[in-house]
Amino acid sequence: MSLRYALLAILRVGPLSGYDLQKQFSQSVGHVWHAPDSQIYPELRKMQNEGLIEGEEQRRGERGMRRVYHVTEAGDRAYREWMATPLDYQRVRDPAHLRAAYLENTTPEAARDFLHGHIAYWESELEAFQGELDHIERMDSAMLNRRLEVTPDGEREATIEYKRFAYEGLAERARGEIDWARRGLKLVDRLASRVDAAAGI
Amino acid sequence: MSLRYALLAILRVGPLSGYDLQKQFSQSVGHVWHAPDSQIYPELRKMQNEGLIEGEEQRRGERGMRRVYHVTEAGDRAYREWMATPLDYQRVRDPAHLRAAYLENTTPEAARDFLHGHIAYWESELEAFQGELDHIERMDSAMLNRRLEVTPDGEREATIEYKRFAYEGLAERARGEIDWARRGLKLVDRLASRVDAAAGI
DNA sequence: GGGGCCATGTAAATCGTTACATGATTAT
DNA sequence: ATAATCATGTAACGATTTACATGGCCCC
Repeated sequence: MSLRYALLAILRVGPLSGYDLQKQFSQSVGHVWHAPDSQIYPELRKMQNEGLIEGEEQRRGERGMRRVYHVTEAGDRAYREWMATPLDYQRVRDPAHLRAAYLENTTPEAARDFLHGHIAYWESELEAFQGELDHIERMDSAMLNRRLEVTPDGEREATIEYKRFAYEGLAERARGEIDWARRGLKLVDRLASRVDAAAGI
Repeated sequence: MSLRYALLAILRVGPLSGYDLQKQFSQSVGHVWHAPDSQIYPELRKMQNEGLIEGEEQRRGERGMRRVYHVTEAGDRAYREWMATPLDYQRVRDPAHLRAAYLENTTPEAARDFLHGHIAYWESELEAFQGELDHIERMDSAMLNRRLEVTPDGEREATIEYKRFAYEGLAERARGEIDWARRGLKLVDRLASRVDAAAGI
């Protein structure tokens, strides 16, 4: 149940509407924690009911409305408490390694398709992480700058460094997955050629 | 929804009761896909209703009962089809990297606790993966031997190699997480000492 | 006036977790 | 006899996904 803490982390920087929050999610934070709008809006309502955030209704044109949320003191406290609490690691559910462990049950072609898919997936993830790292490097991330504006001087470096730290970890993991899948492709080739040789092809 | 395919992968090797399946889960497959008994029993029932497996009731003593399931042809086909289908990567939900990206929002002590926890978690995972790799190396895994018994000679090598491949991938990832968290600890130290220096301590 | 974006949800279904519940068999 | 372990679930709740649904604003 980290969704609300992800939302609080972003809202603590400054008030946002559900819509804007959702955009931030699909961008930076979304690389780490995906949440669709249909989950964000109700969660914001729940958080408001629990007093963690407060929404302010704003007119937009004639009839348009938007609710801009800001974190209350209780919300800030809840966030800090969560930050100081051990993470609960949820149970593993790793379809890729599950399938990898049983690749002998399918054809070499299907095995290769799977591994190519794994590489493609993690390459696209890596690109996203790398993009975030570039933003951090060049200091042109909208979100980061929004955060730095409200950050006291002494904490700016920490803000930047931890973000870099997080995304570097993600990038390394992506590279690891890609390397692993590449080795898998070689393994498929090796095993397939052996079977061919045994069959006298 | 890979649970049923994980169950099928194990059942394809040979018939098992829900209880035995559940044990296999907590052992080998459980490192990759966790499932509690309260999820396994109902899922088996559902799979039986859909004709993927069949359960045979066996007496056990006077009144005891157990249902031993085996895969039907339809189940085997469903499994093979799944193996030849692209994996659907579920959306990221990574509380550790989420927290890491916002570590400046807490104290150095809490940040260190978090990172130590991360190291401890992945070290214990690594140990489990390493243990599985040892079993594979020494060929003394109950499960692996059960599989090898029903595996034609030509596929034995593949069975072993893919299992090794999967667990090596997991072990590398665990090592990556540990390294990353260790670097995080150094970063916390560096940033904390800088703040101390600025405060003239 | 139309297309793209702003803005906010509801509903249904599935999946997963946690807690509860029960009883039989077997080895010591 | 009693503890371990075999054996099988139900119930309630919460999290997540997917699909559906609606309408206004703003710029061209």
